[in-house]
Amino acid sequence: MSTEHYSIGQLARATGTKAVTIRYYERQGLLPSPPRTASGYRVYDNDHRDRLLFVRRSRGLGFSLDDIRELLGFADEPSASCAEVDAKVAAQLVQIRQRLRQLRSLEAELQRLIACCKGGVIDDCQIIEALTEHQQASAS
Amino acid sequence: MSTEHYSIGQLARATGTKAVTIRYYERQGLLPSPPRTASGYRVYDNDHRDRLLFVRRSRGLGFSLDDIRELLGFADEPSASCAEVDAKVAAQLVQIRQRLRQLRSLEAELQRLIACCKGGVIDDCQIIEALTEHQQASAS
DNA sequence: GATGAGCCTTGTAGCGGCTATAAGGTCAAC
DNA sequence: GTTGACCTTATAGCCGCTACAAGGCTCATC
Repeated sequence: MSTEHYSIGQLARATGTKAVTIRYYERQGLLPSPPRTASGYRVYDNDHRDRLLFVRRSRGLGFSLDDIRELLGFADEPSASCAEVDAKVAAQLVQIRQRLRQLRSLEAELQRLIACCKGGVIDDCQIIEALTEHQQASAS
Repeated sequence: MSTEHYSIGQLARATGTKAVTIRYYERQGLLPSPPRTASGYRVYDNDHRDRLLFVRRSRGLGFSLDDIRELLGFADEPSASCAEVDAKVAAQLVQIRQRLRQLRSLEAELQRLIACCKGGVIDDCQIIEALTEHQQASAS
């Protein structure tokens, strides 16, 4: 059943993570310090690999390293309620949706800008115009 | 018509930008170094304010400071073609749309995770399961 | 003219999540 | 015994700010 031991480079290839990143996660306390060979090389096993994959999948879902530290903490307590995990994922979803709203309005704005540019010279450019245009202020 | 001179704090208030950020933009070459009073205070005028607003609006559209430096360069050449401006905005729109796609699939994934969690204990938690689950590998 | 509040100045360091670079040690194959 | 691919550590850089420290200026009030 699969290679049981990995060097950092092998683990990197097995998980699609760069070796520097793996070391970085270790320094950040997301991965345990693995045992070393006599010459100081890190030696990983399948548990390390699984934990790293957990981290990578969570990153892929947009969680911060802090979030992931928490999620790992939850995962390590199999008899605790999963309400907190649920809440964390829900909070992340809220964040993502907020970001989506921002980006959608940004998309609309950019689209509007492009639509109003008919080619020509900067001096007549509606885009530059729109960026330059001075309104704001009023109330104080 | 309007105050012609601003201290950095006044400019900050007039544009919704923090004073530190204004100085930062100056160091980054986005804003010209303004004249100073005898005692070394920066003194801004409406041109400075307009340029700063240009920067802020562009930031609001998601442009990087590098992008903005370019846009400012274009804006300063009124007789040049606006094709490059157009291209820059279009490229930005492409970026935003790519990011939107990413976030949308991320949203779907999180939603799926939440939907499959029925409450209970970590050990049965489908979310932790999904994050932990080891599949990947196969092809090389 | 002394005090204090609130502005201004500079410089430096920190955030997150890596990534890059340097300078060296190890290991297997030839 | 030498090449080249790996591993080690430490340090600095990326972006776009933000925070902090330590000091100078200005103005109102006493």
